[in-house]
Amino acid sequence: MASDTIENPKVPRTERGRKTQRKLLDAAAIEFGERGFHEASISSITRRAGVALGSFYTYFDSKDAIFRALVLDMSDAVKSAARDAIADETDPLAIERAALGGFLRFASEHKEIYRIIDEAEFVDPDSYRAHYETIGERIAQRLRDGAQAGVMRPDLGEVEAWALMGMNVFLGLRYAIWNRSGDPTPEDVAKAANTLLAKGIEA
Amino acid sequence: MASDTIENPKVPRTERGRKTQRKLLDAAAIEFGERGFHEASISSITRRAGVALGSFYTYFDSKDAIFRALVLDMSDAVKSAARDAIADETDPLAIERAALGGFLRFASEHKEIYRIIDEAEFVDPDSYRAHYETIGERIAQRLRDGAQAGVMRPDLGEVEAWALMGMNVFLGLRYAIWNRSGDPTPEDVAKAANTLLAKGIEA
Amino acid sequence: MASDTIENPKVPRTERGRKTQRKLLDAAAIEFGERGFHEASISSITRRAGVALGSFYTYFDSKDAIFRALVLDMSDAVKSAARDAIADETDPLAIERAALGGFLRFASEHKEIYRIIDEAEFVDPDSYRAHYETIGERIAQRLRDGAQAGVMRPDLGEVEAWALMGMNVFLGLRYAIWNRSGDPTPEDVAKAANTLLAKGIEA
Amino acid sequence: MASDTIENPKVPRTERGRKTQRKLLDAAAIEFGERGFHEASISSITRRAGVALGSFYTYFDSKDAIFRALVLDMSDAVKSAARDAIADETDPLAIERAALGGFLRFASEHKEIYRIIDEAEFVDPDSYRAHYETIGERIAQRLRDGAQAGVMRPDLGEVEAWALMGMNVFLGLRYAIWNRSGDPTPEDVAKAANTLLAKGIEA
DNA sequence: CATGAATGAGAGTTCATTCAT
DNA sequence: TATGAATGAACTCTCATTCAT
Repeated sequence: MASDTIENPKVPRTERGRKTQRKLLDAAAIEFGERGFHEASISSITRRAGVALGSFYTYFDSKDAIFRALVLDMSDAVKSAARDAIADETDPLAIERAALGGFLRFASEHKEIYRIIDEAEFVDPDSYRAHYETIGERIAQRLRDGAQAGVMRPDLGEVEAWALMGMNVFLGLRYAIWNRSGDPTPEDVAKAANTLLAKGIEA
Repeated sequence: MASDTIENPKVPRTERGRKTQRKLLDAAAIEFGERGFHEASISSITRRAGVALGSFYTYFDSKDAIFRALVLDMSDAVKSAARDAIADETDPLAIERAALGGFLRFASEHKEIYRIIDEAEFVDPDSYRAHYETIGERIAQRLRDGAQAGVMRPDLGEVEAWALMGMNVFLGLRYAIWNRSGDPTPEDVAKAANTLLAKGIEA
Repeated sequence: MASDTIENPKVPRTERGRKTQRKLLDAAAIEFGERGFHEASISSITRRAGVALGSFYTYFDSKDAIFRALVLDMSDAVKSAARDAIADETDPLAIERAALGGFLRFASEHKEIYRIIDEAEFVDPDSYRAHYETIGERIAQRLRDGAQAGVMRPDLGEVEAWALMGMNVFLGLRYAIWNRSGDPTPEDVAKAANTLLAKGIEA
Repeated sequence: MASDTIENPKVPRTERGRKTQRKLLDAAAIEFGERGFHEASISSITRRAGVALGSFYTYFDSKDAIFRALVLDMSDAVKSAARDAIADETDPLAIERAALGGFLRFASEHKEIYRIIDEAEFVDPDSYRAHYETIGERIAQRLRDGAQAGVMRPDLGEVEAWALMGMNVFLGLRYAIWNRSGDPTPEDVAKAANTLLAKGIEA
């Protein structure tokens, strides 16, 4: 995963402990992704991780705590994926296109991310909101940069940023999570979305 | 609510029964909206509805069943709201603008809708998917109509429809559910989004 | 038991419910008496009562709640036993003797009472303290009455009341709970204690 | 604490070990006093003592074992306090007065003693009973000595001894543990109790 | 001797669902 | 049709004790 930032966990004092904690986090990603928060059970997580039930509580205070840790972990991972994808781009529109392409690829490989982030709406509303607000601000900043560079309209703001985020999220849902045979490739999707973004839909 | 379509419920034979069922459905909308599916309890729903616990099973087979009935009910309500909002419009772009405006107003008044629809992702994935696919197709049809009318580009398809749906959903999340003082009005949001949609973001 | 006063229970709405609640309370008296609060288990209480585990929570909010209800129940029972025992007496010293005699007989038949009241010190300190303070005040009042009648010294107060209560409690512990063959009868104990109380121990 | 008598502990071989064991015992006195046996946890005891969890089992076989060791330790301490308090007295009544005064002072400084001794009733009934029977016999012996000296009645026995013990214990509970501002001093309490003991309550 | 991670039995509690009235 | 008591499986969490280092 992209980050070592873990919220409020009990910090292991030995290398062995560190490994066990990581095993639990990875097992939880799978369990929560497959079954959702409420259907998931601690005992199933520890079974997947290959540790005893009680060991869970050596590393996390509660089911909520490991979920929160996981949301942060995934939220960071998404942002990293986008950051990596746009690293080589300089043109503002190309940046948006690369960001979406990177996100689509990332989501294809981590389909559990939608369920986990979405479920945060119920389990940990603060993380959920923080996740989208952070991303929204990041996009808004890129739009301002694009305006600065004279490539984008100067009146773009938060509304446009959230609209763009929504586009990306739903294209991910449709083409990375619910993809069917015959669907356009991620690149094609990103290209079409980029055109829409750049020129709009008017004839 | 907008529709009487209820999936697979036990059909009441008397007028009194019909009223009890409606009371349960309304109580469930509040309960699921406030607490989410798993935190919600049947006994709390019956308490809100003012009927005995056992009576619940006279009208619904299970907790899942009433949730599914509710998702359909809400899904229909959203679509109706959009349909009503665009009834008087003829210009394709004005239609989209009116649809978003209508949706923002509807969501402001039914904030529970996001939680309920979103939770369907976990409780009843089929309804969840069906909800968005239906809306996506409806939007795609409008884009084709716009192209037919010569107002929109002729190459618009499913990708653009999902992008547009994502825009609308996220603008609703940000400006109808998470709205803050100082935020633009629904009309302003709809206008800005419409401009983005029409012309894109290029300078 | 002596009283229907039950603290903060869920009030049954039917006769059947009332009976089940009483069965649980009686079973709890035995279970807590035999095993003590912490070793006692809800499942054992319901097994003794012949009801399902879940039914417990129809009538009590928690293990603590039924324990508190029981302490009140027993506390009332002790006080009733004393009240009944002294009903026919008029002489202040005879009253004290009858009170102790009545208490010893009651404790012999309800040996669980010591364990339950004593354990309240840990589980519900407020009830524990209230139990002894109430009894202490009642004794102090009787001493004042005795002084009024000219039979007892006029300077008796709280100190003497607590001393007398301690005497009674420990004589109950030794001769009602830990009684052995060859021990004096309750009447003999009450008589000896009464002499001590009246005349003291000086030669 | 007053004694080194520890029941069935693992005997440390080194000075360092002896110190660790003492730290655990002192920490346990605080922990059991504050939280009671069942709420107390080994990990909390070791935390208070500043040693690792596993080290506990180097010095005690179980939670029960350290509790038993502690009860003996405290029981000895109570008896020592009484013994010290009466060391200089020769008059039988003055001895009883000094014993109570000493006990009240000791209990004021070791309020945890009541909880620990009382909880022994549940955790280790044998120690509990032995504690009071030993003290009872000691008091009975003193009463016989008083009779021998011609100062007390010749017919005093076990009943009077237990009555006296009960007086002392309850006066300790009321005036050493539950003391309030405005209460009589330990000396005043001891004096009043002594008068009661000597002359009784008759006018 | 000291450490702290690992273990797993066992507890209290919840609540969807059933059923007798 | 309405009621509310009864059921029991399933879950999260605790912690005394063991063990590898």
